[in-house]
Amino acid sequence: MADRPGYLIKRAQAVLHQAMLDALAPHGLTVSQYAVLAALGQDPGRSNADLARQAFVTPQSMNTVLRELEDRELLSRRPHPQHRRVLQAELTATGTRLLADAAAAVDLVEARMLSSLSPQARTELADALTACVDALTSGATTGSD
Amino acid sequence: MADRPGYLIKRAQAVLHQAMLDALAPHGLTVSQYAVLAALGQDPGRSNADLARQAFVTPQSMNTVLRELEDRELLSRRPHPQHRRVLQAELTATGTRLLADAAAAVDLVEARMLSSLSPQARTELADALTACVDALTSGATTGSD
DNA sequence: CCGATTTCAGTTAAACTGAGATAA
DNA sequence: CTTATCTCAGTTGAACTGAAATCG
Repeated sequence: MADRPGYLIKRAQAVLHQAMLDALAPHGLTVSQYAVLAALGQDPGRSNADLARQAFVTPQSMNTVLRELEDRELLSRRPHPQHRRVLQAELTATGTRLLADAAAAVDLVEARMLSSLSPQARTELADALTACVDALTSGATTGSD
Repeated sequence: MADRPGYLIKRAQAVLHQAMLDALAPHGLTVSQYAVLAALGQDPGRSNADLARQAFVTPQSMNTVLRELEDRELLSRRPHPQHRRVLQAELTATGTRLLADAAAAVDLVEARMLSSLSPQARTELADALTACVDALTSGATTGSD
């Protein structure tokens, strides 16, 4: 039972999440908050609805994270020039600095997780996980609908 | 970013969890409830504290799941003959039957998830995930302590 | 009026900590 | 007295649905 793929995926995710919590806690960030900062670091100007779609959560959930980060002045939001209802977010100087520190900590966790895998094994792991996701999302309906 | 192993593990777990929720819902079970029934099916007579340790949760959390399943008469508990404080759980006839049906549904989900992977790739996926878990749990301290 | 975005409010599932009673 | 187990109670983090206001 402890070697079934479903169990292993769940366990790996739980252990990784805890390791990231530990790594991010000194920087005052949760995993969700880090993910948002990282997304904005790569791609500034995204809106709440935009980020929510990317993270597969509701706009309400994402908004909670954004508001907290905005209150802490790690990011700022201003209306889109054409669509004033859309609020575009971007990192502040403080947010950019914090993201750099946090990303270094997260990279260490990831490196440790993969430390015993060869480059080829890492590629195969990523490919296999991608195939699993694709297989479960393609035929989204389980057959009952 | 979408090809980083951490992201892929999180995404695979989320998609798998949702697929299992969908598969188990017709049987009136959540993923946690199914996991407990499966553990008892394989190894009857385990106690609450025992099951909690196996699942890496607190006894209080596990007890909530057990109580619900006991109320629905899918399992029964009686005091251990020597240690009467310990309540040993085992499946009822109804619970055994429901577990068989639910397990079949879960097996289908797992088969679908792995459908595009060769037997060798499945073994390598399991080995790689095990290595990731081991690497993150061995040196539990990240280095700051 | 419609569609997308943002946000307020309440809810839920699943974990947690704290505290207390019981048994070996 | 100590330790492990079970359980009541309250809390938390992170998601959810529902509903409303705004903008194009």
